[in-house]
Amino acid sequence: MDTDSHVYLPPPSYLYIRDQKGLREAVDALKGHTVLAVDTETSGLSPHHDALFLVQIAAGDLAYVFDVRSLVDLSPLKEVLEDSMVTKVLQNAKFDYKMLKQLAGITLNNMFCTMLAERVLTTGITPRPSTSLVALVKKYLGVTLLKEVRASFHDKGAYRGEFGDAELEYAANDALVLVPIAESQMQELMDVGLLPTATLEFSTLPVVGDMELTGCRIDQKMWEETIDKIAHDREQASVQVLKQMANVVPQNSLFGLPVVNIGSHSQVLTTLLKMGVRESSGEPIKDTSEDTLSRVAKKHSVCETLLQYRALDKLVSAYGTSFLNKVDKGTGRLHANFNQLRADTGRSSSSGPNLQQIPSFTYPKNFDEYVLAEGYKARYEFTDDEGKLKTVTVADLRKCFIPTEGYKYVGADYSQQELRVLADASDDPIFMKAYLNNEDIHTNTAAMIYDVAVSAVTKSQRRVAKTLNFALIYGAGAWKIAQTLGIEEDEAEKLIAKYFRIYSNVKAFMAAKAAFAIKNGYSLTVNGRRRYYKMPNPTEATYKQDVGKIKRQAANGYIQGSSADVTKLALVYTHDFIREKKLDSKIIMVVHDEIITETRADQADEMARGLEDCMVRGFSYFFKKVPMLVDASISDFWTKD
DNA sequence: GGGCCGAGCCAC
DNA sequence: AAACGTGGCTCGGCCC
Repeated sequence: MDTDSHVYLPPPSYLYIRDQKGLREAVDALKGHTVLAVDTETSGLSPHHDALFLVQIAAGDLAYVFDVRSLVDLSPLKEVLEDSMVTKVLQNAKFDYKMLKQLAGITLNNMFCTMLAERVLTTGITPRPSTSLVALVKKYLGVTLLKEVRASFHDKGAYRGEFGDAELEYAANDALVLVPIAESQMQELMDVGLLPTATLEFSTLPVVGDMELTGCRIDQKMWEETIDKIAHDREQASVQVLKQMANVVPQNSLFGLPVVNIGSHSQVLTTLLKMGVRESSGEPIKDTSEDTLSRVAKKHSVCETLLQYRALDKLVSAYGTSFLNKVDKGTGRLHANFNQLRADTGRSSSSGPNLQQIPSFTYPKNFDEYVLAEGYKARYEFTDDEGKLKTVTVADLRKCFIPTEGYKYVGADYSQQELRVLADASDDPIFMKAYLNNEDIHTNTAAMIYDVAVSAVTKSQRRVAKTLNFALIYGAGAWKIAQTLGIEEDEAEKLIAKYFRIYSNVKAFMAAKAAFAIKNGYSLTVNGRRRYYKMPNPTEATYKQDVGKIKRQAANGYIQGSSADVTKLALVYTHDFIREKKLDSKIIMVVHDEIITETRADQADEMARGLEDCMVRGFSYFFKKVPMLVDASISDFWTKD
């Protein structure tokens, strides 16, 4: 039995505009409206390779469907679409923003994105509610958009013929439904205090759109050479691993190497167990994770080699051919996606490829300990612990990200963004004093934990303090701290106790955030951003774990989420700065606490000062007590500092 | 052969 | 008894 009764949208009122005269009249009719819905229909998803077919603009109950293919000059549309007094309502506004900017030279402003608004309203709800137009129409208007007709429209590919009535009607409806949805969302946003969050997201939207349009340039030759070298070393590591396994597994007669897939965790585990790999306790190992293998690597050298292989394999598989294939053939640049509100904390994410996870280490990982890197890659000689002379390949993929000739990367990251957020928000006098006096926070922490003078803090004491500072904002317990530092659990317990005796306000702050979330079912950031939690059932066996997890998420959520608020505001300030100063500069990347621009060389200094100022202001807007440090760098490639 | 998922590992 | 937050990508292994 079909219990799903649908109410469908009535046929829309719309005007199909195919000539300049019609366009002129339509624009004049649209003037005076303070809210317009906007949608586009295109031949595909790429602003660099696909075509714009239709632009739909709805005012009240009437939609105008502009057939871009038969309009020579779209500039009259700017009179309404670029008018900052007019609110433009769009679903997934970033898409239309990019298409209109790239293919029609129209730069939308003052946007209300129904998709982002929905995400803001429902962050954390499980399962994650759909933010598709179909879902929103159903939720807010109680009616069903016919997917089939919409799909037929979008499946036209490089369609150049006439659009049928059904297609035009649905194109019109896609715009007509938006304002009523936005009005409902607006009411909800105001009711729950989420308007500042939505506003910040809407302001960030064109920044992210421009970033995606711009993309970034890769030195492909350098990249390939780097990967080739790593692949060569990977093969050597793989042969070495297989040789070490040769005694316990069947061998391939031709090469005398074992028949085991080194990439298969289950096969590797089985093999290692056959080889007698044990924990120091004598227990057989349970998995082949990095943690496990590094624990037993001293005793079982095959594990050491395997770890080397893994690191190399990760680099080759994730950053080899598949990565370079993502460079756009037309623009010659890498146009990654940035999802500005993917994480439930409010953080952005990146995909296709993920530019927020490009390795930041030189290969081999401990290279910095031996040589100060000079150039992007080379073979270097060094002396190992036993005094033997060895050669290593040095690779740094970030250095393959390069600006166009005549341009520089001007980039900056926040100095300890999350810890400063914590210091300010917790009002912890000790924590804040360290930052106010511009002291090294980790050294300071170490001095107090070990009861020694700041000048007497050893490297290892500072390392412990640094671990504590970071681990505790994630809510790590004694067990995890002990694991990380390689110490006994009771010792870790003492360190944590001492830490929270010193930073007592931090402890109280974290506890308060946790308690708030358990009481209210959501946590908040400094900008009022919400993250909802599924409240655990007290009768469930996992109740205690679930509550513990929410407490950690809520405390961390404030810190991570507020940091995301800070970075987004900084992005908006920076975007505005570039526009106001009319600089030849583009924001090309954001990696949580880092912003990188590609700037014409002669303007790099001005951009650097401006970027620092924008980022500091982004932080200080929310956090007034603790000072922020931002030190911009100007360079010919993506640097770590 | 495609979809899904967990393991493992990259980033902050 | 559990045990550190947020993501995305690739792989093997499993399913249909």
